[in-house]
Amino acid sequence: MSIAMRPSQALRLWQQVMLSQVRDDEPDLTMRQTAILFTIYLDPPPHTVRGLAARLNVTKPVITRALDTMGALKLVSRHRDELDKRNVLIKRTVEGALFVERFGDGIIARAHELPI
Amino acid sequence: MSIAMRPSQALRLWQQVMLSQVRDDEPDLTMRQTAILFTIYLDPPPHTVRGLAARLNVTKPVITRALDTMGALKLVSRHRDELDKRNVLIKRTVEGALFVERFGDGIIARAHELPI
DNA sequence: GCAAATTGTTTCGGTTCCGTTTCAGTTTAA
DNA sequence: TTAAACTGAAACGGAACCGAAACAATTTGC
Repeated sequence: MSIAMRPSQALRLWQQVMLSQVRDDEPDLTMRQTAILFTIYLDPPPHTVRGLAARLNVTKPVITRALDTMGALKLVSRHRDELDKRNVLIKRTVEGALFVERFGDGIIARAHELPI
Repeated sequence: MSIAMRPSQALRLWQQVMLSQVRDDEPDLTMRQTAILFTIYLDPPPHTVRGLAARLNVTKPVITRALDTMGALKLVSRHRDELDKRNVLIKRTVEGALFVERFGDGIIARAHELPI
């Protein structure tokens, strides 16, 4: 079942979620970092630098740097692939799962607050 | 009527919209820029630097710089308030209205593509 | 009239991100 | 075995952003 929503509602929802993210004193992720994080947590593993770069249509260093940043925030972790040691497998973390879960709850909460 | 949506659907929708934004070769706006742009286009005018800074809980230079960037992209415009010449009034543009409208349509399109 | 307050901008030093290029380590294939 | 291909990371210069402070222009209040 698809979600029933008009453009004006969609935009208002987007604004409210953006505002709540910005107002938080937590450092906001960039658009790219968010796309990477959500892909790691929503798409089935395994996730590699190369695979994420292809999925987002960006260069590999973009992924590497985003993983550096989000790794420091403990939102993701990296592990060398033992079967093909050229690969790095990106894994989910407890902190990252909580972050994503809270984000989803935030969307729902803003959706409920929307006017008619 | 509020929007019927489960957290997993909300997250998947967010991911898809983020991915489509990132994959576009157009320069992505930052989270703050997006929040400012949407506030200008969704909240009733007049909009001032001070007002936007208060609404987003950020400092005024953040607003000034975001307006510089989005002004160069012709997404917003600035005009000195003739009644109180200390104020700058931020106005909508045709290009900005189209951008926001397309963004809204994009959300709806991704919502329709969502799996069950 | 004139000091104080208000508004938006600029400057400062520092951080982060970008694309491109280069690199080290690993695997593949001749 | 050894050259080629592949993977992720590091190095580089440039651009954008950050918070804090200083700034010019304007209005307010005494």
